[in-house]
Amino acid sequence: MAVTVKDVASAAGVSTATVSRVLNDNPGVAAATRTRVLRAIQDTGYRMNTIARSLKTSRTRTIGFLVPEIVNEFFMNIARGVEDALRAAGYSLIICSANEAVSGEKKQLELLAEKCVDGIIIIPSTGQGEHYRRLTELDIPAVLVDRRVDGFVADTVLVENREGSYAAVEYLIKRGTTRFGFIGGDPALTTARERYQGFLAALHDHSLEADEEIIKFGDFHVESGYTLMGELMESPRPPEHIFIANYFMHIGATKYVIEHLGDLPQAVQFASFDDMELSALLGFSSVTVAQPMAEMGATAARLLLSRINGGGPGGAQTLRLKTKLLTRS
Amino acid sequence: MAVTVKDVASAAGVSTATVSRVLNDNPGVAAATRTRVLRAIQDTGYRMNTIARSLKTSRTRTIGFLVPEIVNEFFMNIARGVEDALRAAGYSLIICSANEAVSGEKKQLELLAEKCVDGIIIIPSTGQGEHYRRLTELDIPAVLVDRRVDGFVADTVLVENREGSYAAVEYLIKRGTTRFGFIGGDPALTTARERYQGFLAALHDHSLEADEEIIKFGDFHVESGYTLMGELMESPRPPEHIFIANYFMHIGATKYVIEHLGDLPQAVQFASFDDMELSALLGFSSVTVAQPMAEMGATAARLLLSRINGGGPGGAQTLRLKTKLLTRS
DNA sequence: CTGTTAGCGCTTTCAG
DNA sequence: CTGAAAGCGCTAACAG
Repeated sequence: MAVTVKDVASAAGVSTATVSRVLNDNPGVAAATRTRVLRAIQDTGYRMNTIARSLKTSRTRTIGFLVPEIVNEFFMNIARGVEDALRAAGYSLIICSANEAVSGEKKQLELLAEKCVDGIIIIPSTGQGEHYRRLTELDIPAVLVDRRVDGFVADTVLVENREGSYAAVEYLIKRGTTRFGFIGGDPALTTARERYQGFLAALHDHSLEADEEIIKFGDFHVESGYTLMGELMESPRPPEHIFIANYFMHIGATKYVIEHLGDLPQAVQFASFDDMELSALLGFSSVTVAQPMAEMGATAARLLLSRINGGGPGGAQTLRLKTKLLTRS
Repeated sequence: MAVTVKDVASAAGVSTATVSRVLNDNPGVAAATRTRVLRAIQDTGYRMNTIARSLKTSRTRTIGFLVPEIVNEFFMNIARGVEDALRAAGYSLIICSANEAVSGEKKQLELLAEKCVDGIIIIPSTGQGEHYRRLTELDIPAVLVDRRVDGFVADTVLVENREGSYAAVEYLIKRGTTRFGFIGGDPALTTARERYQGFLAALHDHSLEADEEIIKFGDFHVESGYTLMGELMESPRPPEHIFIANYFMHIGATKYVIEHLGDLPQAVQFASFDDMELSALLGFSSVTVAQPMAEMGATAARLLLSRINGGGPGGAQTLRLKTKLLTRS
């Protein structure tokens, strides 16, 4: 078997209590004893059994991260921020995919609870959050990222979706665009709604009409972007400028354009939310709204950790991070 | 505190041992007793403390997955396969990023060992694997995916890299191409080497010369693809057809072309390894070699689980999955 | 078929 | 400043 505190203790000629104290940087251990124990730890090649510690302390130093989908550049950029911040604090991450369904979320949450994670960070899969209340029951702190949900309040990290799309649309308006198509996500998601609101507000503030004929909603996926772009292009009066509410729909729309280049009624130009590595490669793109993805993750991690360690204000707090407008020259 | 087996036991009027037996689907429990216990579990709202169980059984039903980088579509597609397969078997996944460095791998491996994971799946960050031997010391089963390393043998899941690039190059040769540029990854990685070998073999088998002037090696990243493409285009006699050894370099090369469209010496066409969602959107692409990413992950997971459960052959085994040639019409 | 009991490896009072 | 001892919640012999 592996070497335990007991072995270290006898090797150092002290009690297990003392070893434990050294292990936990507990003050009140004579310097001489401490070095002796440290040596014994070296010599025996001791490695902490965190399971045993967790059983005793009921803290696992592990955080669960529930995402709608693993294969998703946006979510994984956030994950990276979470991981970096957590690791810096000595925590590890269990990443779980909910497969974009409440049922999946429930299952994974139950699993994470069984694993006794100290806290959970969630990118909600849907707009529904009633089932997250189970976490409150189980007394597991949670932080939401990217989206807000109905039926559950918790610390939340969002970006300025409204302001972001407003800025992008306004940018184009100032350069002369007067008519915009819109390809949006599922309005059940707060992000989709907020980005739509920003779009509308920009039009309104510049005395432009929103033309419902060319305002479409889908679901934030590539296929949906493709389909809606098709609908737009086949509408009675296809728009030339189109605001697209996220990266994946942007890809889908671009795909449509590329595949129909020949028989497109006219040239198109996109403004879109999200700026990824590849955004710059997508043709027909003029402005993108970059989200601080890693920072979102890191912020969520910090929020959660402070919650776990008893810090943080009484009520739930929401942090809104700024987006950044990127224009292609 | 939470409800424990003890509570369930007294609620059902049995001993904790019996509760444990029911919990573990142990045979040899009277049907009546079993239902009584089950009811008690329901009534009390009991939830297993897996930490305690793990301490006792020294199995955590958790697997570590060490990847070079989290924000990487290829790796995450593999991760998805791993996660699905593991979940189906009742295991969870801790995903760790090594930040593409041996030092990072060491750190994370140590961490995973402390977490007492039952096994580890690794996508090696480099060609070096000496440090993986620590896992053998710690008696933690490991499976490598995608790449092989020096200094460590273990069950490994790879794809037919050689055959894959061979097929792509041959396809173009048959359509008349006689001169190929090559943009490859770091030859320290087995994947990079094998893909290069396949490239060479295809040329050789069709009596074509490899022109070293237009054969470049980099590191599988976007920037590298960009740089090497630049070198190729500025070489004395730029190639018209270029084989690119992975997705990210493909992106980089495409980026270069798009940015230099005006002053490019001639038209170019790419053949490349990997087929992602976006590959179809990258212009100048003619053939791609698709890897069965999810299947790679699932296979690795299965291999590991059978190893954990004492199955599998004596020696380490290597599985090679097939790639698929996709042509754009 | 069921209960008793002894730990798994660690932390943490409570004495000394 | 250090040690003895009591568990954390669970499982697995071993009896009965």
